[in-house]
Amino acid sequence: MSKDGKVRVRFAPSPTGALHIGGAHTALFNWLWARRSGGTFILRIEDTDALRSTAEYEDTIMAGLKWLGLDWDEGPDIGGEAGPYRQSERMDLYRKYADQLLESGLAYREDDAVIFKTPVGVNLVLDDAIYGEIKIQSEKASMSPDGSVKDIVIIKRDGMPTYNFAVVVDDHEMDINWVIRGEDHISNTPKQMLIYRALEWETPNFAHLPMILGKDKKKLSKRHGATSVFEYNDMGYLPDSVFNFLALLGWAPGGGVEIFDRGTAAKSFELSKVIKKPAVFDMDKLNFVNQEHLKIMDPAIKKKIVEPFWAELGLHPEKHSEQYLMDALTLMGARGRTTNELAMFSDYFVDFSPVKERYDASEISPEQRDTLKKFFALFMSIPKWKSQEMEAFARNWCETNGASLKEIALPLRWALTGRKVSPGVFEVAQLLGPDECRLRLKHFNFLD
RNA sequence: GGUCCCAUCGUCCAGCGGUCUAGGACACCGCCCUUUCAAGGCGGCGACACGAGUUCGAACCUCGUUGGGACCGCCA
Repeated sequence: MSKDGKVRVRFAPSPTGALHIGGAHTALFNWLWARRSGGTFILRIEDTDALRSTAEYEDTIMAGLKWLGLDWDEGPDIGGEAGPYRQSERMDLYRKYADQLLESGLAYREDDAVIFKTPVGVNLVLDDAIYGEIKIQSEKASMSPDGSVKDIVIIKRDGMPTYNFAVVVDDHEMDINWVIRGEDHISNTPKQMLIYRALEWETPNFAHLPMILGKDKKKLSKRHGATSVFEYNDMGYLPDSVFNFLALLGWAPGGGVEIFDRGTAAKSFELSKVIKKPAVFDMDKLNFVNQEHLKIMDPAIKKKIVEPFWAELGLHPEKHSEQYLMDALTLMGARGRTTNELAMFSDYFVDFSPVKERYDASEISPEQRDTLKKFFALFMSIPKWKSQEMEAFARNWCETNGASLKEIALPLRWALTGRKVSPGVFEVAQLLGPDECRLRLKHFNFLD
């Protein structure tokens, strides 16, 4: 524990790519663990791979975390007492401790590198908060493929520390007391424990998270499609949903609750309740979670989020009032599982053009058209332009003319929306307003 | 090949020795509602990998088998 006993965790990505799903998952659980207890969440950039690290990637990662709503308390952009927060800016620290290891004879030089001698015969016990006790012999902590013991490089020939050395130094120096990371790091942990031991430092608590797998049950990677969190934004997923969905991978708040916000998750989060089994990333479930969040989202916020998707479709939401667009989305209800779909399915509220493109006159026979013309002529002169009035009028008319509601509701929907599917057609008509309805019906020759 | 890890419906989670003829959610399939489609309601399909133990009793404990995964870089 840190001096004041509070949780100090960190998310330590290397800026060699965008924030991907696996990283986001790890960051999320670190964040939850910090937030549930008023702890500190630190962002540390592990840029010791000078060739592949870029400032752009560092920015994308930070943007990705912000998008997900994972805010950090200390980091390269905001500083903090334990800074600097980029490993490339902490070189003196690594050198200092490498020298210490050199002096104590636990490490040696080879070329320009510093190599830690892997001890033999030490029993290591990793007490993982999720995986339980994992025992391993020190000589097995670092091996070559042929099974021989391998010493551990801690400073590379280019003077940069290796990952296994830098993490240990930084986690110790930054007073990190919980190391929460992916399960793929379990095999690295013994190596790191050896370094803690050599430097006579106390090890932090460890918690390894189950991997996230693709449908083929292999570690999630580029070939599984979307990897960057921003791709999910582009596909129409809300940050709230991605957060919610990711939190559900390996953990559940209990009580059958599946839809929740960040605060609720943080309140009930428990590392000990995280399961060990790797989880398959299931798009169907993400879609469901997204739809649920869309349902409970404030209309004003929803409108703001959907607007760019309408624009993307070549529509012009800016010509409508905020209220109109909000009403349209409210009317849409749970139709559409992504903001992308929602924008698409509601395009006729924004512009008439997509309706014209979709409309096919052959859907309606000449005889039908004659009947419909008679109906619409009366329909348009309804005194009160209210959906209930329209429906009552339509039902009444159908009854006296021996027609079914379908016979007029379907063509009306077709002419107004260019779709076979929409919210209640009279509500759509009400919102579009009499002028717009007249215009559309006229255009398709349902009115003279 | 070596080291380590994992193992409940197709998928995500419940279960932590008896209340399990194993529960919920997603997906899928029916039915209802209905001007369409969602939503909603009701119902269905569907799993403790296998084998030995331990125990009065095992999805839960132990061992083995099988299957899957991760890691074995002067990448992180």
